[in-house]
Amino acid sequence: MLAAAAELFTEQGYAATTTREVAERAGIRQASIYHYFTGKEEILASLLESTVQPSLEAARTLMEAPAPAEARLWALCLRDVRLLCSGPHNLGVLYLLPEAERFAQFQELRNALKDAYARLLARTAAAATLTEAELGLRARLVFSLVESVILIRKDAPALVVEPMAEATADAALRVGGIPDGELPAVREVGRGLL
Amino acid sequence: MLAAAAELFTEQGYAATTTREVAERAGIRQASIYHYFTGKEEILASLLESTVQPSLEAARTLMEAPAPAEARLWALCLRDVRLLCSGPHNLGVLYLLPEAERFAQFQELRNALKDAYARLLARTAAAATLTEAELGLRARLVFSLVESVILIRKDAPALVVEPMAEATADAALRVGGIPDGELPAVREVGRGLL
DNA sequence: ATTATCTATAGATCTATAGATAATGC
DNA sequence: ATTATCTATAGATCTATAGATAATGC
Repeated sequence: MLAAAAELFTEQGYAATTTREVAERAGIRQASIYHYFTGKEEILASLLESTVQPSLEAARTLMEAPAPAEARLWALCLRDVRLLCSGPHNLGVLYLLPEAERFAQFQELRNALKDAYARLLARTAAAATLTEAELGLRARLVFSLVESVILIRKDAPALVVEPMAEATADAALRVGGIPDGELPAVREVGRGLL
Repeated sequence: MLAAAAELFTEQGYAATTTREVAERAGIRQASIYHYFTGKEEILASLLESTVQPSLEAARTLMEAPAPAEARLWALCLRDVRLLCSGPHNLGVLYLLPEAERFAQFQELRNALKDAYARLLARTAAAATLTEAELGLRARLVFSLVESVILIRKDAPALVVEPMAEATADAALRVGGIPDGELPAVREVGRGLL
């Protein structure tokens, strides 16, 4: 049922998908959905939360890892892109649905993830030279660069994940202001954290 | 009518917005919409195309400008972010609607814009050291970083545009592999192109 | 007994069209 | 004459509930 909804919501959107379509794809009757969910909204809530949860867990683990912030940030980006690009459907597009805004529980999880990015970035050596406002902007740019792989996957569903993930993690650090020369060392340590 | 639709489509999405709501906000009756548009789809098509058009025009102008590719790319990013962040509604979110995929005319315009980014990036000095595949990935990352300001504006609607635009253009060049030391000069020339 | 599933349907919309009326411009 | 706008509505859905029946597990 969740898999059916995932496919339809990511491809047609939430409002454009009927409970009948979800049921049909799941091989049951429309009304049977209401035995498991209180309504259509609960299905989306469940999908949103279960999609962001693994990213947040990775973030929490890496926040406590004994390693330089640069390497932890790189590892977090890599893990996140892998999660966004794995699985049969482009589940990340659920984040982009206009309806997602209404789901407070999901937004809280996503904000916690965003916060992890901001904190890791603030602890890099490059951050020391920036003002508070510049740092905030950089954090937003890093976070949204990672999320933007959702758009890339939408445009090019067949891209190979691993090179994509590494290129994105590298790009995120560049946006964060980590000098190019340090990247190989950061990657080396970052890989060890996953 | 278009302004009313813009507001509602960006905030609630396309499928979740009724023609009645659009009409009501525009101060007319639901059926009167059909005097100007063949249907709801045509309203979205019109909004999508008129939103991407100015970006594409800027790209075409800059493709012919007599200046280094780095500066032209920077200027294009800046112009694009300004367009995405100006205006009363976050019109860029229309690009993210699941329905947008169906609008072939819009997709063509957006692909032409994406192509301009790829070509400018390919002409930078930094591109010479990359393989074809790496370059393709970088181009996707640069383009989607710029588009991801749509997500940033969604999260933080009150951010001041100009610092945001400059920070994003800088970030785009960093992702593109332009060395940090060259940025001030690139910016200087880039500003002259706008 | 409890859980899962089905059929049937109430009640609420939603889009687009038909046809009438009012306003505008030559 | 033509353009703009309105009222009324056909026809098609859509969500969620009611109530019945079948399957499962103690």
